[in-house]
Amino acid sequence: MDYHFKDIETKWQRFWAQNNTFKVANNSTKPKYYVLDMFPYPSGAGLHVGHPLGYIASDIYSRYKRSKGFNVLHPMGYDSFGLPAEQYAIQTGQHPALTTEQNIATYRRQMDQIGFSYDWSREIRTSDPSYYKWTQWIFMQLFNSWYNLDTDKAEPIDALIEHFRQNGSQGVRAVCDDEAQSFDAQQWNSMSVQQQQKELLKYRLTYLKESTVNWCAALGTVLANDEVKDGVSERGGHPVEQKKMMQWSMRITAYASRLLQGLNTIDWPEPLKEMQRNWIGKSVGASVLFKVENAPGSAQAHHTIEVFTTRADTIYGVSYLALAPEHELVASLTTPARKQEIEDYIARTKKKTELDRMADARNISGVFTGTYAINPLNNERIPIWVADYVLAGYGTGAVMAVPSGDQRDWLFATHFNLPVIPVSDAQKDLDKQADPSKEGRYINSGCINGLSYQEALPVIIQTLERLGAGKAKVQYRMRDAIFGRQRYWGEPVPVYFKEGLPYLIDEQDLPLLLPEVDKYLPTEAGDPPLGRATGWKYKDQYPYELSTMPGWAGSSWYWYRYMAAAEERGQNVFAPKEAIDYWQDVDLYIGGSEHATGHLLYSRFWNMFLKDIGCVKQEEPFKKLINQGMIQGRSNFVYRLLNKDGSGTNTFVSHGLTAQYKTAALHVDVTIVDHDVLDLEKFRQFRPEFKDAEFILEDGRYICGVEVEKMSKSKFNVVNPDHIIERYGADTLRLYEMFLGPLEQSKPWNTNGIEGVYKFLRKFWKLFHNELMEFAVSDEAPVKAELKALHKIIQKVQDDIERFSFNTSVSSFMICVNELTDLKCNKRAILQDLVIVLSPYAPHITEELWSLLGHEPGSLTRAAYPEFNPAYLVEDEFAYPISLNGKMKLNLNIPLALDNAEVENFVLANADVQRHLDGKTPKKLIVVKGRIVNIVV
RNA sequence: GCUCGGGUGGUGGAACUGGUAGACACGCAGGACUUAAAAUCCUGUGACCCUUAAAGGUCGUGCGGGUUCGAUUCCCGCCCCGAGUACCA
Repeated sequence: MDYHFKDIETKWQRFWAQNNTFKVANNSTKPKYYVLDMFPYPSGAGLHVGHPLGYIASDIYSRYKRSKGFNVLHPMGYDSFGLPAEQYAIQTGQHPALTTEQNIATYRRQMDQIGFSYDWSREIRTSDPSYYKWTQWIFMQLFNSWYNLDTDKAEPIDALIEHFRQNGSQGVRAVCDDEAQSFDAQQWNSMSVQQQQKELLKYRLTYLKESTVNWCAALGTVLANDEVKDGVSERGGHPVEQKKMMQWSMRITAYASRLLQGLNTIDWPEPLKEMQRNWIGKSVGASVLFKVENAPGSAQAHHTIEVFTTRADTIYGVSYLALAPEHELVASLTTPARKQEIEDYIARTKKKTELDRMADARNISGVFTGTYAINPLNNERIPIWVADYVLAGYGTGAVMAVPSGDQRDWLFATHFNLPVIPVSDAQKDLDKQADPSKEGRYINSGCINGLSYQEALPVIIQTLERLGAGKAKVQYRMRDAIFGRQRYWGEPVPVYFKEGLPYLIDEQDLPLLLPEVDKYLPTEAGDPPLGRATGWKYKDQYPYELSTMPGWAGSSWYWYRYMAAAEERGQNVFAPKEAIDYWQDVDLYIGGSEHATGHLLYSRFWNMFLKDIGCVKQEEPFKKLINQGMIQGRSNFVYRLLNKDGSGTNTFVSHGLTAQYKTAALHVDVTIVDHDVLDLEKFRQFRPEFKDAEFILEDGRYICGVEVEKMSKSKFNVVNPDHIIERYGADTLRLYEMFLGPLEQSKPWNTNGIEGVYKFLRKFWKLFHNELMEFAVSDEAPVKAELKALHKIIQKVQDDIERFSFNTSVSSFMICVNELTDLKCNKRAILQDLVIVLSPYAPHITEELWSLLGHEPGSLTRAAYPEFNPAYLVEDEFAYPISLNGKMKLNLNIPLALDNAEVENFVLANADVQRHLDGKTPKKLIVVKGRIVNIVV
């Protein structure tokens, strides 16, 4: 029979589903291996050819690991809460659960026809109550925990309460809000329950607090820092403004140092780790307190301004302090005479969006408050300014400005005529720019004059500590993550309010189900959509929290839910302890790098927390991670001829002729273009306005322009895998996506080479069939050349898969099949092993051939990877490249048994070599056995 | 600006520890089969020079240097493209 991929593929996909071929057990004598894909958000557009790239790679890896004797967990699910379904619901009134359900069905159908070996019995959906019950449960554990710096882990809040009851806040070293009070046991015990709860919120790992948030009016919700790009929302590109709001936050900063440390222990791409390091943004420096000189006429007394600096050694060079306009002390520090000016300035900066502020980076602005601070080391009076180059969100929102050492301070000082004080004899060109050099010896620097940087820093820190004016400090750029969204389609927060304070609902009342609402819009009062739910109260009296959880909540622990087998899902844990003990962590995680600072950071955070409270075993959830590159779209363009006035005509100019005309480029659907040649008939039908389109052709054809862009509907460059599978089959799609290039590299999609891959599969099929296309393999013993071809591929594929170089395997398969075709090999002994080696890449055709070879259907999944035998690759001769001064001249067959001296003689005795030498005497011969001979003349 | 990737034929890419640059595939050209087309098969295909041919030569992995018997691979300097990040004190 000929190679009918359609029959073969549907047959085996059905077989795998009916026989639960890929169902995996939680106990096994085999070693475990966990291969995870980043699960998709099921969008309405379905999968495009970019999505499966990583899934195919992980599937190949999973199938390969099974053949190597591992018990492989390879699951899939859906990150099914999210904005698009809700936006669609707002427009159409259709419940997001319904849209989500339909989209999932499409995704599932598309994934099934690619032949993935997922254990679908373990599927999860984050929007399913049986799943989000546990997302809510984890939230509750976070609420009930605080971070103890002495033990460096999260601990139960009850233990903290007990400590407060007995010793007050004395001796507690916790990660908490700055405004946490200090109190003794008696004070604590005499507080009202409300006061106590209020105080405890400052310690809980998830807490409600008035915070400055990124408010996106267009989306009607707050956004996390990683959801804001360039001052606009990542989704939709809407403007984002800073706003103070009561918000749920996650105290991820408690884990900053562990999150940073852990990066050194995991095998992730270096750029990705670097992104996380930058995001965490650790700076080692000092906090310094500057006393404020009592402003004349000001009733306020003894203010202190705390600054953070990484260069405490330059403190003698401070010529002013600068506060962020948002700094809380600004108002009280301003003298009456300056009040108006300062207020105007603050009003002006508030109006600027973050984007403007960035664009404005070069515009130096600031206002003097009229007040002075005292430098703790030399008691100099230094003016206090307000300047928008100081960010409220970093450090203390105040800086000590050292114009001689910091370029921003230098620019500011020069602009406002403030002094530039040199602090080191190594500083140069201070009239032109700042010099942050740490070389040289200190000058103008009191107690550290004459010292080097290394000597001076400890002296400064000690002096500051002795004076009570500062201490060494580590500062992180990362801030706590805002956890609430004012949206409908997300997990409800399991919290109710009593007298204005948040309390957890009872664990037995989980899951707290998402209520029905009449519309998916905010209420008239401006409350989130959940405010529309009628009678939605805890125990019918306490109002629930109206925000829902952000998109990353459900994805921050999902890999553990897969560990629970379908039968275990009803148990009262998110995954049975035995299952977690067995699977431990994810061995290989494949996904896009766009999740670098979102999902991948939050997941590590929740994982560390879950470990602290004893739910899971490992500090890090994902041992090895690979970023697959993005598959970009290849857009095609037509060029509309323009009139003199710039208006469009209905005539289109072929790409090569556009230089001669005035034209405008238009995206054209790539499905009506073949090898950049436009199908004119289909174009006329593409849109009614093109019905009478006319063309200016080159060589009788219309050639389209080309550009590589992100694959998206609006650019008409989306290629759906369904079409490829329809035309070539899933095995070809799988091989071709791998053949395209290295997995990590981004590349534009084009189908130019797909024919070659398809031809390869047909050639492979033909090895097993005679001229009449009847299945025919021989039981003859294989010859050396055949064994060599086989063992080359056994070794190659094994090496390739283990270093995730899938593209090179495909080429090697082609070489192998070409060789076997030339050898006219149809021997069972060879082909059978080749079937196993190819099966992770092309599972359908190999299953078919495996059963044609007489094996039990479906048993290919359990077949062991063939043992590589290097003996078959040993040659007794090698065609040495002979080079002259490093330039290859000819090949000589030389027995490998010869030693280097014998090889030299052999080479020099050769007539061709002598001809190339042309009478010259070789100075030296370099012989690298089995590699090369180089003659130096 | 900083950090991290990456620059190899007409195209996608290969070359694993410094050892035959361009494997494999696409495309293209020529040929076979065919009434014809598709499919299939065969041959050629980095550029340039020389030659009737056989053979041979020169250049060639972004650019300029260096180390080495030998460099796509290592080192120094520069250019270009992509990604991330950006007043982080």
